[in-house]
Amino acid sequence: MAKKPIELGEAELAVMRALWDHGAQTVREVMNRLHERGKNVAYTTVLTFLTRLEQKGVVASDKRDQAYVYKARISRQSVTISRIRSLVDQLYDGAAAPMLAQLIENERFTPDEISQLRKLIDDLDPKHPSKGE
Amino acid sequence: MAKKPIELGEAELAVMRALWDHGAQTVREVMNRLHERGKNVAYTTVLTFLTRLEQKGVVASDKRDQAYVYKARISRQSVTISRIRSLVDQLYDGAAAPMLAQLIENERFTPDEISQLRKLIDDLDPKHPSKGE
DNA sequence: AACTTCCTACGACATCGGTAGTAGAAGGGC
DNA sequence: GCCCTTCTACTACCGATGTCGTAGGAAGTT
Repeated sequence: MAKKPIELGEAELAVMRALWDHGAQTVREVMNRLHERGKNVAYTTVLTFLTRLEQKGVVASDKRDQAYVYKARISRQSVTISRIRSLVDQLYDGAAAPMLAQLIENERFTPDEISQLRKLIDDLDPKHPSKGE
Repeated sequence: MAKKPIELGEAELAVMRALWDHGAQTVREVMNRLHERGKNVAYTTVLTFLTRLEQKGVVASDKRDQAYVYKARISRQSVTISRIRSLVDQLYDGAAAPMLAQLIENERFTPDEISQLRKLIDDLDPKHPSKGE
């Protein structure tokens, strides 16, 4: 069977972000990160999230001193990939290229991003090795 | 105020797809599309979705003969963009490039798709005009 | 020991999304 | 007129998510 796609809500994702951005933390620390970002959630709310996330298997906890320290067990990348994947499947029948084309045409990119993008594309194409330089 | 991002669930999106792929349809037709795709939902379920989608303002209905005909009021593109944007905002603080890198590295593209993508990029970049033509 | 502070466990509650049953209107057939 | 089919309107229900409050333990302060 395929690995069940782990569903993460928006607020749960914000918690994951705190862990990705600042490493393993206690409930209180995560709460502070969220507050810094303008999410004024209650301590117990954060605790609930972390608990649920642990049940989902995406974070792990470790008792240290008085409090548990939580750390992410999945990467930001894996979440990105799975989100994109499901979007592509749902809206473009799995064909990523048309979707990417949409993005390229509609997003505003800085010149810098554009060259990065080109490099990425070039790396896919053996005929255009963007090596050297 | 900013336009509130319209939230569409997975099943709602499947309904939108039916409308995008096959144009304006009645409840029954949409249901048939979904069945064709393996989603065996009840007629009333589809009706509920369409009703809710209309309340959300993303579809419009039009009484024709006996039944209402529903049509999409937002494009597949706009949904794509808004989804990706929220993903980018949530996971990469709005920086699209790193996310695109993820996307590009993990999807498979045909040579043909690759050149099309390159062309799109070249069109964005004044320094690399995708030559005359 | 009493007080204060912080931590976790549990329970609660609202909203939303997915799913569907029932009821009642509307039209076609005989 | 009566029946069958089809449509829409309502209502309901469950699980997931977002958000907390309360209770009770552990630990540091005096």
